[in-house]
Amino acid sequence: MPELPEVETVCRGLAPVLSGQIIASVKLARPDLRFPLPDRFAQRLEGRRVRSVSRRAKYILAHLDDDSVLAMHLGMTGRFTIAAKDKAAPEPLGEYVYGHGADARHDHVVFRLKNGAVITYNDARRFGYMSLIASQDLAHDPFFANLGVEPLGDDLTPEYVAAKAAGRKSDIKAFLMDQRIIAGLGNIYVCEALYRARLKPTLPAGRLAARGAKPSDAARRLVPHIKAVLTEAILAGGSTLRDYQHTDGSSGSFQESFSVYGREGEPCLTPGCKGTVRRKTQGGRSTFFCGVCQRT
DNA sequence: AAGCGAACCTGGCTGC
DNA sequence: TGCAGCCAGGTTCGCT
Repeated sequence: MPELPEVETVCRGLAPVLSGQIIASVKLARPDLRFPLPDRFAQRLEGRRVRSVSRRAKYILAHLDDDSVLAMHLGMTGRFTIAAKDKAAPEPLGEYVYGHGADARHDHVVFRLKNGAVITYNDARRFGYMSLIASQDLAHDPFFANLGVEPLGDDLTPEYVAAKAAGRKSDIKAFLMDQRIIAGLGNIYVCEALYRARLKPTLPAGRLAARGAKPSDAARRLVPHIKAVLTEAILAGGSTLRDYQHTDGSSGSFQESFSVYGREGEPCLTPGCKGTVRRKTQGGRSTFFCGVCQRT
């Protein structure tokens, strides 16, 4: 599962393959993923040209020439693989090869492009989903209407965080994972950002706000760390754990840079800190943190 | 309204 | 080897 950096990486893999190309056919292995696919899904896509590919939160958006948007979410185990078996395919497709370890039983949607490229959506747990939305309705679509700010955009500021957090009693970790506040953070990068900011994951979210809902020191410390950890992860091509791979089957490397995630029992990496990384369950998810240097 | 837990679904790993 | 149990990157739903 892909959090923002992984989705961004997949998006960058798909963009050059899809952009400007015409969808020749769409084959569905089943009528639903997490939710039923839209009515006449395949027919509505066939013959459409993809204008561009972008990302919003953890969604990949393919903008089509009939002013509709194909929105795709990878859930926990969704992945795209790209094949360019057609000899006539343009050069840039050459580096992509189909089928790195994906179990074909979970190939649910296959897009064939007019130029011969084949893009396959594989999702073992089927928590992913796809939707077709008219461009002008995107902002009101249930999937998108309540999304919070992009963490790498200018809207994520200590002031924004403080205003949203003021008075909240829930854990700072749950607050940061709430897509209605910040759209794109997930379990890994919240753990990593809290570690970098030296913030205890169980801190009440309200501590991000000082008097008058102004940013606290914690909020001023946290926001730059959120942006930094996401930016670094994107540069590394995301993190590769279990089910996630790039569209070309290769791996991201940011998991090698995790400071706390998945490091239960190992020494804290903070210079001079004698702590050990601990794991606890918050909201049904594992939180990794150092109980010694993540104090306030 | 906010804040929990459960549910969705499958596979991989651990330990008896 | 077999099998039960636990764990997994996300999101929605329904009940306090």
